[in-house]
Amino acid sequence: MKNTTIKTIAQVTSLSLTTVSRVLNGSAKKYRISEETQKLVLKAAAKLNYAPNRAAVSLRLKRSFSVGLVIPTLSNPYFADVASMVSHALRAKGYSVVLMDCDEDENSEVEAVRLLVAQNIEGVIIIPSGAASAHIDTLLQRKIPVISIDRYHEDIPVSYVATHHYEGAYDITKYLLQAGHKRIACLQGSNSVVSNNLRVKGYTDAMKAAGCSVFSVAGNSFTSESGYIETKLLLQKKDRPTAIFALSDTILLGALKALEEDDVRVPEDMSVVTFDNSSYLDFLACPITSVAQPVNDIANISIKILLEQIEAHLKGTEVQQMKLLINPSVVYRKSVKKIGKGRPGRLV
Amino acid sequence: MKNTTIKTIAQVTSLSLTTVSRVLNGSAKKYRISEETQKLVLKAAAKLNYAPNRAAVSLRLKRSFSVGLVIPTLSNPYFADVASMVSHALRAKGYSVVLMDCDEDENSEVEAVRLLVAQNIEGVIIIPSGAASAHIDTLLQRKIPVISIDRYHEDIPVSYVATHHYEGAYDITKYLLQAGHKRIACLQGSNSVVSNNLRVKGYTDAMKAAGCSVFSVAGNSFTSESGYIETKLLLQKKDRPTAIFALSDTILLGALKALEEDDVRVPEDMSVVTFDNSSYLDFLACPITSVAQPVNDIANISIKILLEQIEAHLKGTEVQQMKLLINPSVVYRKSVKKIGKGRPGRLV
DNA sequence: ATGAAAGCGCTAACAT
DNA sequence: ATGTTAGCGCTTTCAT
Repeated sequence: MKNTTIKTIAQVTSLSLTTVSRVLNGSAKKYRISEETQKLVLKAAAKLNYAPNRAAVSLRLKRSFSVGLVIPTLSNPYFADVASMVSHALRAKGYSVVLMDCDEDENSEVEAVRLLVAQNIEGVIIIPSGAASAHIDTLLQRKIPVISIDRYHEDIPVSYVATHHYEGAYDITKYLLQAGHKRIACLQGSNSVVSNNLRVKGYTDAMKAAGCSVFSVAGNSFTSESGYIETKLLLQKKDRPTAIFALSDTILLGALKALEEDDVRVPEDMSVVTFDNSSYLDFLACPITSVAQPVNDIANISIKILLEQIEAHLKGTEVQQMKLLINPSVVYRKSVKKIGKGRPGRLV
Repeated sequence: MKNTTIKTIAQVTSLSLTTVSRVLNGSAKKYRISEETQKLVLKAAAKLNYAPNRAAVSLRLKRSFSVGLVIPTLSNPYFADVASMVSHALRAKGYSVVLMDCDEDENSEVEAVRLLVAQNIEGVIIIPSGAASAHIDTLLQRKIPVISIDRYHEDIPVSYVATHHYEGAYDITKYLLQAGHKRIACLQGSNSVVSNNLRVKGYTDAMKAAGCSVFSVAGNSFTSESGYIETKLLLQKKDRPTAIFALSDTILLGALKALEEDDVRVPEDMSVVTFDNSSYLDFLACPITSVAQPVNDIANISIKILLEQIEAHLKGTEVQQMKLLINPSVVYRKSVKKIGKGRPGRLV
């Protein structure tokens, strides 16, 4: 049982390839093909279980109807959430999603982009794993629409939709400061990533604005291991911090483990806040106050822009760079203790 | 700047399409193409940033080099982990992964399979969202290799690799029983899914084997909401359970929230165990004992089998149905209190 | 060791 | 209202 093609149907119906093609891809009306003929073709197609050959259509139309989704790793629930939303929205619009999990590795990401290009992908949604931007610039030069999510590059004209990392970090640091903390440690992720650096800047600026010297910025990756090690180190200092700001929930988990091992209680002995707002924060020994990223908005806006750009690209219109920063909110829980004489309470 | 094709390279190098094609797809040796010529072509290709057109190759070879990955939802970290591993392994073997997130919806899953078929997908890895199997049978009839992960169908000859759900549930229930618990409640997920039902059976069989009547099996979906509601209900009973077995970590989270709200302490007032072993279990108020699914093994074995089946399919060999159940292990933490006169301690 | 030519399945001018 | 034809980019006999 060979695969059914329009040729098969043409033979069966004694019509030309053109006519068959036209009714099968919905342009029957445009070419005023008779109802009769249409029915004939449709019936034959149904009977023979016809499905158009995507490769052929793709080759001919120079369209692939698929977009690439490049992600550092799905093991990170935040990225997984983005991926989930993006994949839904895209599917609803008739696009296939080609997934590239890069394991937080830049080389893997470069390779992923190469593969996507070879697949004539029509657009790319990417959460960069590092600072490298040349491969993304390649896409831009090929006029392939790209939306960078969460992390982005300022050195190339790529559109992006991201959390306003700076603000989120600034706000939550300010909250800590107003609760009376002065020695606030910052546990960072990879410093080759903009989102991390903006968060760090939000933290340091807030500290400075409050007249506090920056206590410490430690760590080097968005992992529990990094959070664990740096917290262990922090606890060794004679001048311990009174609060810790973990720049991601993964880092937080490692920090909590270190605190627990050394019998440091949250929030009694150490206040802790984080960035991401994973659903499990509510259920931790002490529910942790966190900056919540607007995942839904980010995903939806990204898709909207990407589709518009793809549309524009097809029409030959010049696509415009979009730069959107979405304000995050702080979800207050129980992990911050008011100390000293600082003005306590929630910030609004 | 047009796209580079082998034609471009042929012109630049003054060689024929054939020769260029041969060196570019690695069959240079087979045709004894001179080192010199090879270098010439390779250099030109590199300079022009050549990437083969997948659609063309695909059309010509009647292969798509892509496989479908059908997942209930990436929001579930367990599924996301599987997706991550699967996508890596597949990429390493030269396959693209087309992602279909079904939002735990059967109709969406059926549609996803239809779309994959139209794409001439070479194989499918699926974690079913429900009990429907007709669409999967369609794939089988088209001789498209399919591996079902985690959840599977016994009514069609589909290959599967899954956790030995029954054993895991049986073992952890037995552990609870041996710790002296008799009134053990089971919080289930969706009962239209084999994995759930096998876990329930493991629980009930263990209860019966210990001479205990089955206390209760409640709930209807793998969500925190379901866990929350059912636990609330459980706490209303005059005959409260002394232990709760949540059939997934999502359910667990909801249960813990309900317990906390009613000031029921774990493990003092209520022992709790779960299924999945997400990494955050270690960091909860009380670290929760859990059945750990062998994600790594499952993902790797699945890919291995899928690739073998694709290989076989290409050769025209008949593919064989594989049914693999991988034994899970129990990770003991601190959420179970020994009560009564039951023999305490860890089971081995 | 290299090339010419046919064809994979489909669409879109360009006929008629 | 329907048909003819060329060609998308690639691989592969079948030459030489």
